[in-house]
Amino acid sequence: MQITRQTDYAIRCVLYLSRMRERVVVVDDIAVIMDIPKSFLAKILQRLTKAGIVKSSRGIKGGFQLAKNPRQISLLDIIEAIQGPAGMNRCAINKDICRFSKTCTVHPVWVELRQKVEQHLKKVTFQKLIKLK
Amino acid sequence: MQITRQTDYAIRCVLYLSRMRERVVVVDDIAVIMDIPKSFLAKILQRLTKAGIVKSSRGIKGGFQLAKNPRQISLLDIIEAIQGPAGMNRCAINKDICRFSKTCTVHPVWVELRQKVEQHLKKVTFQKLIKLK
DNA sequence: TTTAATTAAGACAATTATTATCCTATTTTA
DNA sequence: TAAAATAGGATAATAATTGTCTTAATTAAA
Repeated sequence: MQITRQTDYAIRCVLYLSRMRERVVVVDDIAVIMDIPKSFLAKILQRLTKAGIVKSSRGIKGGFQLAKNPRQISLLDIIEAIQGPAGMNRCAINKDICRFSKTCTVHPVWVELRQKVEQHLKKVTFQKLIKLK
Repeated sequence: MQITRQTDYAIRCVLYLSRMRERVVVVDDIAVIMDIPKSFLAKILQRLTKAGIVKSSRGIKGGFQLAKNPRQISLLDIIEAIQGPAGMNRCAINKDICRFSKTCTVHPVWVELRQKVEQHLKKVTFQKLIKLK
């Protein structure tokens, strides 16, 4: 898959929250510090919340914090939360969109590749990302 | 990177030409048989020609044929001919587009992944693709 | 109990990328 | 010279991505 800007933002955001540990942070702060348009970030945080990666609280003293240990969050988790399944080709996600898929000798290549990429991204946790210099 | 429909068409097209061996085929035939919009395919063939993957001849008796042995053409060649460099994230192609890239701990991941994907796709030649059932 | 600060949700606008078409050269062979 | 083919450029149509705005709901504190 192509990593979109939205996913890049999401990664930056989780990176920031990972560094903040348990602390609750408001959208505004993340937006300013991580250079992300505020109302766009708000949308992204909604998705991350639904995916169980961050948790939100409303009202005064509200904001966002990680819902899990950074060790338990991988790059793949973020990508899937924002973009959905991580296939490089649509047919690696849903075979039926292509009328050649039954006999197509290329199709298995996309499937293998998807697996390879997913495996790789699953290993990259945010604990690793914040510890690396 | 995301494989676009255009690239899928290009692959289909080269697959067809590979099966045709040395024979010269006109755009119309490829378009009909491979289910690709004709004038779009014409554009795609121009790119494949510029990339040295197919060669064209004009006039009556003109058309397209492979410029190389299918053994020497890989999926990566087609992707690069149509979409350009094969990074999943823009920053894996050009570091400078991101103002965080100097200290970004995620950046190396995209670079590794790009290499991994390229290696994989380079190994898949059209000889293999037409021999597989 | 009211107010201020926060997120939630949905509609929509703007921008960019992709897909597709069409028209006019140019080339080549018969 | 005519017919059949590709080359190239302009442009239209569609879809995806990015971004904004407004209103509602929630919460803590004054």
